[in-house]
Amino acid sequence: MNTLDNNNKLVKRSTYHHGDLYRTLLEAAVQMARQGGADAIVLREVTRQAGVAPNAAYRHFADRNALLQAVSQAAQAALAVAIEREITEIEKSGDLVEDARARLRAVGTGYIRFAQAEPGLFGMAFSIPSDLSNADNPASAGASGLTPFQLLGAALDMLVAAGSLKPERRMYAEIFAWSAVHGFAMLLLEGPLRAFDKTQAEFIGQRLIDMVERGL
Amino acid sequence: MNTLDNNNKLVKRSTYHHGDLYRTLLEAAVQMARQGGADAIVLREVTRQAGVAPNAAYRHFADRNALLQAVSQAAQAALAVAIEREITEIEKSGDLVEDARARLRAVGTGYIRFAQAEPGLFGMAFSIPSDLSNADNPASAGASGLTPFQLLGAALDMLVAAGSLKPERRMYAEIFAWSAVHGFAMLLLEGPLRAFDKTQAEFIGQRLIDMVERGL
DNA sequence: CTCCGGTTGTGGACACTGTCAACATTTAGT
DNA sequence: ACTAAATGTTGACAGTGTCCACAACCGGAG
Repeated sequence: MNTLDNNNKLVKRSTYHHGDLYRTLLEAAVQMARQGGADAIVLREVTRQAGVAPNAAYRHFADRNALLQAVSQAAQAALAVAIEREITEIEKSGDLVEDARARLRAVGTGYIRFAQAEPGLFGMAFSIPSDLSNADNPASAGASGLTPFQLLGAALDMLVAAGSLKPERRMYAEIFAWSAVHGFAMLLLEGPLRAFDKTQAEFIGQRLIDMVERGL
Repeated sequence: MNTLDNNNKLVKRSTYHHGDLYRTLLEAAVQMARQGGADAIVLREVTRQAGVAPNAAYRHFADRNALLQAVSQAAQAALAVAIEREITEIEKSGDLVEDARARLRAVGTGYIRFAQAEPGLFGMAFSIPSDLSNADNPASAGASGLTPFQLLGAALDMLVAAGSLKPERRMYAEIFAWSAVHGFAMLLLEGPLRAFDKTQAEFIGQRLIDMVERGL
């Protein structure tokens, strides 16, 4: 019978029904994920913050894992937005090849920067067991309507269109580029590269993208 | 007052002290990790399988996380062994450059194959929070005494010695190669590439290594 | 407007977990 | 032989995810 007001303070709820509990629960879960990753999402605490009984969550999510999946999709969407932002900041040169390359770099850079800025969310984006491949799930998309994976694909298509990537090299190119950047982000966050500070990581990340450009 | 005999059957223990509880606990935890990753390691169940009271574990591990770290190191050691095995299966050509390249490929191939063969263990190898960089921790090493990271470094050194990798390109080369292969393994296990079967993964993995060779 | 079925939230319970403090047994060193 | 340290046990506690039965509310059919 309690809920959160606009300032996130607990307050008595007048209506028996919450109104928008699904979103409230999801947003609380996202905040927890930002702080400590998937392990930090605890069902009872989520409902507590929403001012609702623990079991109320089960009217909106089948179980805890369903909530985690929802957060995972939200995380992917946030990543997509971060990549889109990086893309818009490209200053166009007019040269088709150069612009296409800049776009690919922007995707990689946005990916790495997001991983550093939001490690908790990033960790959830691609590590939550979900049956279907939701690489094209709208819930995982950004403002452009594209998921991170699709944004990468689009950048590679531009590279082909610009003549900078041979069509016979196009197949699986997403996977190669993705693997490199994703692996780097993982090693940076919870691997042997944890000690690196932001500027180091930025520098090495750019070199990593160089390697991908050469190798694709 | 119970313990496991040689056939892993529960049996009454005659001695009050277990004898080798540390190893017994660790091995039980490793088996659980093989089946379900870090989440599958539950302290009480570990002690149960060892035929010992739950709190006995606290005489050997500060808390659950300490146990996870120990398993993580064991997982790294197992990975090192898998890579070493892949290396020994190289048929030497006599050509220095070719042999060095084969060695680098063996490291990557062993890495990917281990990830597929032991997904539970692999997931623990590099994703358990541990303060120190144990890239050179003997507990994480294989038969050769080298950790996976060091095995990769050695392969890259050979590549330089053979003249196939310019010395000015040597720096950070571990990170680049590692990132690509590690990211690929991650995407394969718990990412959008989950649907791929073993032969597909093997094929694409080899192409991925091609990219690294070109790009380094 | 009334009634009634479905939706949403509550209360109480259960089995299970990690961890703590106090105690018991065994081992090892003087 | 005696004592201190190491190792294992008992009992307890707070906290978790989930199940079942019940309560309050909402929207549409009559």
